[in-house]
Amino acid sequence: MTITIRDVARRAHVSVATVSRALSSPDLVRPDTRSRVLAAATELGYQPNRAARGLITGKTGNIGIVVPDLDNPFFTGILKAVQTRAAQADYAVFVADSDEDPVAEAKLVRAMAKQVDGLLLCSPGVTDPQIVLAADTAPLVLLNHRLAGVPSTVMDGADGLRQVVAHLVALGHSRIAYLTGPRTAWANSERRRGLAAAVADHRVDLVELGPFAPRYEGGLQAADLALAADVTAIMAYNDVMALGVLARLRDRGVSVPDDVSVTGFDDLTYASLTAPALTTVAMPLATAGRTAVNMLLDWLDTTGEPAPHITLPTQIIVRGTTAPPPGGA
Amino acid sequence: MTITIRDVARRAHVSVATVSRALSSPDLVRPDTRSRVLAAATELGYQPNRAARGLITGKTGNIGIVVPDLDNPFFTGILKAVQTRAAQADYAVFVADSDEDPVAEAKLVRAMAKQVDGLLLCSPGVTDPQIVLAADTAPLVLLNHRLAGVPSTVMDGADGLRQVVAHLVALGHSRIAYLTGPRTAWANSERRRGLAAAVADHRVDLVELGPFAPRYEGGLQAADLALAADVTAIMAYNDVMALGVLARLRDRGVSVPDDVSVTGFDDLTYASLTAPALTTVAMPLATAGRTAVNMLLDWLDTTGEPAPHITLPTQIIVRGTTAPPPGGA
DNA sequence: CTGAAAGCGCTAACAG
DNA sequence: CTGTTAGCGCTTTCAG
Repeated sequence: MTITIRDVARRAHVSVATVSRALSSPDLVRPDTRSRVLAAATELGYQPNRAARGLITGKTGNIGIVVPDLDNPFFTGILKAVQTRAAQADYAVFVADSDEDPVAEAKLVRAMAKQVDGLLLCSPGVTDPQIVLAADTAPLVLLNHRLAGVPSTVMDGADGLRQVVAHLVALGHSRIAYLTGPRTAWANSERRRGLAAAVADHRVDLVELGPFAPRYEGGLQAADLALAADVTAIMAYNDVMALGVLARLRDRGVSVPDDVSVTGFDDLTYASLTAPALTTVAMPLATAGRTAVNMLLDWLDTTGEPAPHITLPTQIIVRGTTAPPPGGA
Repeated sequence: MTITIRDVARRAHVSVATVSRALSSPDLVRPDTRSRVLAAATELGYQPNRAARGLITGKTGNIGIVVPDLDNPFFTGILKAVQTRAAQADYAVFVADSDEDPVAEAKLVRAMAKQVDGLLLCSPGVTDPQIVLAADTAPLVLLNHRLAGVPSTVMDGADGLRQVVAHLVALGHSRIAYLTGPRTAWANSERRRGLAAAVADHRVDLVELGPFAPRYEGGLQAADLALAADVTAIMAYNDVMALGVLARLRDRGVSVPDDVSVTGFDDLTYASLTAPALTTVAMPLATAGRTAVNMLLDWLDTTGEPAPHITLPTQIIVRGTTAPPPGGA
């Protein structure tokens, strides 16, 4: 039923070897032979079996990406760019959603490892030893996580948060809450690093709350705690959490930004749709996805080179949820 | 480097055939032989090569899903459930984003077809002839699109829109706009069908506008047209579009729901975060994704049976963007 | 430049 | 119950 290289060979009156060459290394066959083969192939609607090819070349033409939550637009923003770039390079992409579960993650990585040429790991929660283990299984590129020896593409969250603090201080805030994300998340440590630096520079009181789940519900929970901490500004770990904060504040009759300022992180499309619109930090998701794929593809035919690292800049986007504190600046 | 079935065989002092059997049909080997093999396999960290297995069994253990836009939470909601259910059944999933381009879609389907056991098509824009063509390439299940002869899982959009009209009529609206989505989308025709029925039942004036892009920008554009049409209620094709409508109305100083009511479709998480929260129709995304995978898996080892179709119920979610029209009910 | 032949890692008859 | 053997569809030496 399914048509193979032999069918093409027969139709073009050549050997299977010639068909193979005509398709993969066109310059190894005489032009007219090649065109005869190509013609036969299209007439028959021939599609090479990638699995069979992979068996011998050791290349599958697939890459995999594991993300912690496909419901979070942050990760799908990356995924979209990854898919697009991969398709251009004629790679297919496997997705796996670990549901924020490190154990599931490790399992998924192992399962995928055999059927891909390389893996993109976009999992805040994964630990360094796990990564080292995974890197043994398949070529790996880390997204938003940095580790010596493993190539990585990261977005500069530390600087993003530094910009946020500077913005808030400029508005006159002096007591600010930071809603911490998952403690094990590399991105979270990064942001706290930026935060510590910014706080030292500006002499503001920082109240660190959490950790909270980096989701809507986490924000709901965090809002009450932040309010009790008597701050005039709340910096959430990410936009989704900030939306939860906003919703909870609205329910409690607290006005944003008049009573309290709120900031997010990620600049998700939907975050700008709140009223007032959310002040946040734009993350170059598409660039990151594209860059990570490029890096992985390069990494595949590289040996002995040191692992590349790239840091993409982030940018605060000031909108309506930040204003001077109630008492005036 | 990579360890094969032979290594396991050697270590367990059996033939490769026995190893193969111990792994795939455990009851065909004596218990103690089996445990010896299993032990050897785990000691060596053996992972069968799925491609090689697939070459002979004709099964890849992969399924593919094509969606028009990974940035739209509607599709990723489905994708998440698909991924989860597939993983449970020990299938890996390929994603492809067609970017709403029918040509790209066809290409993606063809490219994936060879390396999957079956395909989920979740593409509003694909035409029936294209589907028939695709169904020839690989076992197919349609998501939110119905076509005789091809299994499908759909969500009852017609009934959803009927519920919306009934809700609006009950509030006292008599002149309502519907913002049409892509003309070729099956879901759109379905909704228009429900709409026509509801309109006939309730004797309301229906103004059909569009088609618009089913995105935020489409809503921005549609809002002005709807306002000019002098309606008291606007039903958007989906939530994302409704968010665009809301934003544009806010910018123009039109109050929702006092001046005009707005409804969405899909019940995306982020849609409930507008102020006021969006009245919309809940779609059983997770159920649909899960069901579609189950259907595909069943369909794979089925022959001659008629193609199953399932329709999942939808439910209007009344929130804050709908109210009686300005003049009173 | 082209063909014949030897596998890639695995499973499926077919014998024992 | 287990081993031997023959491929799945393809690429890649190695000879012509």
